[in-house]
Amino acid sequence: MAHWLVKSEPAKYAFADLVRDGKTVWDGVRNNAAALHLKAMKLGDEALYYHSQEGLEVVGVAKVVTEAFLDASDPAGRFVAVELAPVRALKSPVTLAQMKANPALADMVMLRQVRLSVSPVTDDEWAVILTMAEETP
DNA sequence: GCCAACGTTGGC
DNA sequence: GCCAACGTTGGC
Repeated sequence: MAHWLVKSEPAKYAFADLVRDGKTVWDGVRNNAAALHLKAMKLGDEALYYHSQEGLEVVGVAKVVTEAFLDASDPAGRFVAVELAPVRALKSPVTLAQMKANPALADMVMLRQVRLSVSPVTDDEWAVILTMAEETP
């Protein structure tokens, strides 16, 4: 099972909104690299849910409930969307600053490619971040 | 609000 | 097919 990280601006669609809705269509991705990752997502894959612009932290875990399909909001029909559902909120959110400060995460794709809205997370990175989320500050 | 990173567009 | 200009994202 693969792991991912998805970014969302909480002012537009926060993790709490996903919890409220039960699931959501993850569309609007207009970047080829991000779209490739969406296409690679499999049913049951889990993703870290990161708040960009505000918060700047991983706040929860979501899972893929529908694999890639054509994004209806893309008139050109070039890009795809998936459906995500909430799994759980993190006990203690993991901030961008914490991730940057952790040498084990130095190669994280989301740290190296700031603008990529959907990125892969290795098993090791996944374990490190979830461990950080269990620590009480 | 600014600016760096980087993807996309369009002229040649 | 190259590359400069432009637009967008996102951290600070």
